[in-house]
Amino acid sequence: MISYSSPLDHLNPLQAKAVRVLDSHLLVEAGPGTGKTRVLTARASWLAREGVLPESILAVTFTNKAAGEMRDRIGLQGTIPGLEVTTFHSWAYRFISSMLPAGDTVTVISEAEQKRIFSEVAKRLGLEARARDFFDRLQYLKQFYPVSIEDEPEEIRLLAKEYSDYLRRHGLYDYDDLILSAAALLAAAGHGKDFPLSYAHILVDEFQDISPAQYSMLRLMSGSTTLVTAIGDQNQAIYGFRGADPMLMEQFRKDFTPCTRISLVHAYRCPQQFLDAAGKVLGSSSPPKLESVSNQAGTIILKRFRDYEKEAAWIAGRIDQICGGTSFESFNQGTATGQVMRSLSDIAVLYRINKLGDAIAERLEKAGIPFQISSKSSTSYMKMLDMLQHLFDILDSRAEKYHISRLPSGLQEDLRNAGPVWRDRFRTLEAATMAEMLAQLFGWDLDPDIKGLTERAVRLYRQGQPLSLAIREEQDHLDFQVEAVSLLSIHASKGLEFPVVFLSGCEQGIIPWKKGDMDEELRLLYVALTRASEQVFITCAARRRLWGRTTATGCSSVLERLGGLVSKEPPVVKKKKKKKARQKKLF
DNA sequence: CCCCAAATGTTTTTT
DNA sequence: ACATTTGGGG
Repeated sequence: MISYSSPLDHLNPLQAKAVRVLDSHLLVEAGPGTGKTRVLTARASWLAREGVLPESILAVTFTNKAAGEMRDRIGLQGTIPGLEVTTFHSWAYRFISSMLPAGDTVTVISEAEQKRIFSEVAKRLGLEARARDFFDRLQYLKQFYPVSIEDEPEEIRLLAKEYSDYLRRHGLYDYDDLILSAAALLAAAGHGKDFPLSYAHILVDEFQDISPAQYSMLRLMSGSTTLVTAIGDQNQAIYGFRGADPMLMEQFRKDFTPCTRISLVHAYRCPQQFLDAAGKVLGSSSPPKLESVSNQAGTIILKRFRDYEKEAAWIAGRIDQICGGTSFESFNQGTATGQVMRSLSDIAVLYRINKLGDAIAERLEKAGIPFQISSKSSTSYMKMLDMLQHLFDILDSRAEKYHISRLPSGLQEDLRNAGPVWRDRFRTLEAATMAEMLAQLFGWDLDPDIKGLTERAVRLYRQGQPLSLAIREEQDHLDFQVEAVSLLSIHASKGLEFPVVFLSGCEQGIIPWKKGDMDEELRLLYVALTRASEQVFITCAARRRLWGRTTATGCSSVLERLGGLVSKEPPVVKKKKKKKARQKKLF
């Protein structure tokens, strides 16, 4: 007899309880390292195992990366055909496409195009002077469904209408439109017997990141028999600046009744020390009641430096030491403190703003320590994607008028002459061959990166995936298999775990960021401290050169909240003083 | 209206 | 440091 593993295997009682709630909506509060994704994937598998039709289960995330990871993890529990894992935006895209009259298409525009069209419209209306402000305002208003612009100034109302008319005329949708239009279509369809959806279960990950418009869409997606599972952690809500509202996690319990609430309290990643420190940062308003089940005894070490270069140098030295590097210092100190040798991939250096990563990267480079740094996608890549999307849409006869106008004029001519031939080739050619032709057409150097990007774009488009929703530059995702230290922003570190974390630039005005929302900034520090499973180093510099200006603000005052949980000095075992001093002179 | 110098801000990130 | 925006003068 073959014995199958159960989705409930290896779950603690609270996790297992959360997996098995079947008679109500479900809100799972899952702090750092409590097994959030594990519960979500186990629940999806368990529901399918219990006889819920996989086609009627929908798992929703906010990013393609998260969706991909969840798909993989559900796959590990045994493939469940028909179970859909998607993002809010991709779901909306497909739903709108399915609801439109035959012949109408949905073309998703990139942010760059969105801005370009907006300023074009603003110019036409003679409002270009304040176009930037108006754009931001409209972007904000579109985080809510339904969008209410009645109380806005005349200019905004006019601009909003003209912009939206322009898009509709050409069959274009910006990212917010996808959510708003899907919600509008759902609302119009109502929940009558012709209602197009019937999900038995909708599971939403990272619920603290949901925007009001997405929340409205979720409510409209839920029929009378749909049960919704929301998993998240309000203390890790760090995306308020892009429309996320963590209060919607509270709201969920009121709107989705009856609702079972389960808090996962066993934290597997962090030593209690780290959880206590992170909790103290948040203040008394919402003390997370987490209990560490890690057998590590964590230490938090705070180091102050005269300037940011000393800070970077110390971090580089310490990494070298932790990894058993070959410098004198690592022989003297590393072995003396009896530290476990760590691999470079066990280490992350975090900072509040990407700019701070430069100095660290420079120093690591100098020290010959391999590292990878998370960088934002280059505009040239994004422009290439836009070009490809335009061309594909033209060859596919979607919103041609608009897309042709966006191509270089020489190309427009070529297309008019050789359109049918191109159309034919586009449908039949191998992706690799297609990539070569496209590169030649646009005059790109066909280096491996561009070749890969183009091929992937061709394949994705043929699968019916809009490039603006499906593709991102590969480079912006770090590869944690590779033997290198990871340098990333605190935001980029959310959801990740490292044995050793350096939190750098912990200075007044930087952490918490002076212009940020204080509560969110504190949650950011909470996120940073809870990335580590064994060792945290917090560093700050008395003087820092930033954007050509030198500031001397000193250590962040929130660190005082950590009190006795922090060791001011590392427990250095001092011996062979003379020898060490002499060796230092060599550098 | 256009051009150049001066002033002004600089997070965080996904779709 | 550096890109972007503003404002004044031609």
